[in-house]
Amino acid sequence: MTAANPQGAAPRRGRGRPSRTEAESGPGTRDRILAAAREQFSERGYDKASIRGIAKAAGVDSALVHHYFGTKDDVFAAAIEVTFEPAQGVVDTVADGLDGAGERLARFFFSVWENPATRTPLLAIIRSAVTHEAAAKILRAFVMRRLIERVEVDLEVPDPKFRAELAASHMVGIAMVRYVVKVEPLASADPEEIIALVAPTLQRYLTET
Amino acid sequence: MTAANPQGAAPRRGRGRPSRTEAESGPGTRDRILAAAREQFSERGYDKASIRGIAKAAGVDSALVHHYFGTKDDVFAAAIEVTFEPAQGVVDTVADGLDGAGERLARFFFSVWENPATRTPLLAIIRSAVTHEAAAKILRAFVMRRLIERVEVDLEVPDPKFRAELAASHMVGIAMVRYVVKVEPLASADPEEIIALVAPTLQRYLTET
DNA sequence: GTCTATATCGTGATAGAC
DNA sequence: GTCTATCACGATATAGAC
Repeated sequence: MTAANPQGAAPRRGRGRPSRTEAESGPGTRDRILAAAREQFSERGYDKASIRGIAKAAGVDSALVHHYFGTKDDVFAAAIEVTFEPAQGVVDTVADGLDGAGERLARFFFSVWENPATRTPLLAIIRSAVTHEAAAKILRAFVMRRLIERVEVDLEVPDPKFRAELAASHMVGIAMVRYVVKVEPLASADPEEIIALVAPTLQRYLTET
Repeated sequence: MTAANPQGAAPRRGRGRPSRTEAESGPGTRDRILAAAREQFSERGYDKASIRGIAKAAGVDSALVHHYFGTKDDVFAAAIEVTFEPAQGVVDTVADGLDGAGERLARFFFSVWENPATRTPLLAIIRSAVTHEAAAKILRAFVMRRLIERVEVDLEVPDPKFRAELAASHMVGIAMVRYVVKVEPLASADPEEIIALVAPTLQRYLTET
């Protein structure tokens, strides 16, 4: 059922001869696998996501997944790799001055989480971190280095690390309730309404003594 | 290390004739299994925790776990059952008046999470909810009925449900960061220090317009 | 580059001996 | 009441055919 006959072959998924049109065997399949892995990990978490499931979603054989990426841990690492770029936005949040930093931080949070391309790997991390130590380490590093350390140096409060982490914990909570577990009414609320209420909280953590 | 037989017999685990000394076969083992299940689910989450692992931790055979509780889902339900009691504290939080409700809520949160007996089943729920739909449903019900609905009726703000859930989301986030993923410095901070900063936030969500 | 076949293991669950 | 034995399944991972 997989392959590839020059005649009127079955109208299935990625058929044989993947020369240049449909699947473009080389980097094309690699990216399809990667995208499938990201989606599987984000929806099911590390443990429940399987190599076979990823392979099926990508329309390839499971052995091919191993061939490209190695072990399951390697696949996971590759799937969430992109995530470590966009945290630059946090820097600007505070570097632009403490006035309105709470609102800028809240807006940055939603710009990341409302965009499927950046939300998917974050979901994969948060869904995996609660049980998979490797993912937990990544989440810790994310909260610490990408949020806390970028912010703390510019804060003019006692114990800035602690303040920054409280702000981060609130955002983690919103991510859990809105995007992971999906509790209403927050899950369907307009981001602007949330920003209006959360921004002052973040602002207070970052600046108010 | 478990045992207790009159002779010097083999130093294994629960051997035959479990009459009355060591394990007290009947309700004794049942409770040991339940305690082991709670611990396994709380540490590993639903998917990673196994019936065999629970049985081994309880010092019994895996078939016995099924014999007492049925399917894995049934075991999970039994393990977290206790959790649905202590939410009465939330009622008092707000029923005692809106003055200081934020601080009372924060203190109630830590009284539950700092106590291992109440923390363990909550960890089991939160660790399982991100991937296991049955647990997610329980968490949703917990946030909704035990927190939001108890509080909203007494709030004097527009959209009280939304306010209550924002407060709840912050507490979920603190639970994640402090107890589940364990990010420093929050994971080791003195609860009083956290209360001092978080209580005003909760108060603002519950009352301030 | 892609898939077939398989080795090896752990899982949930059940039947039934004692 | 407790454990032995087993079924049926799905997992990761590898070797190797084509």
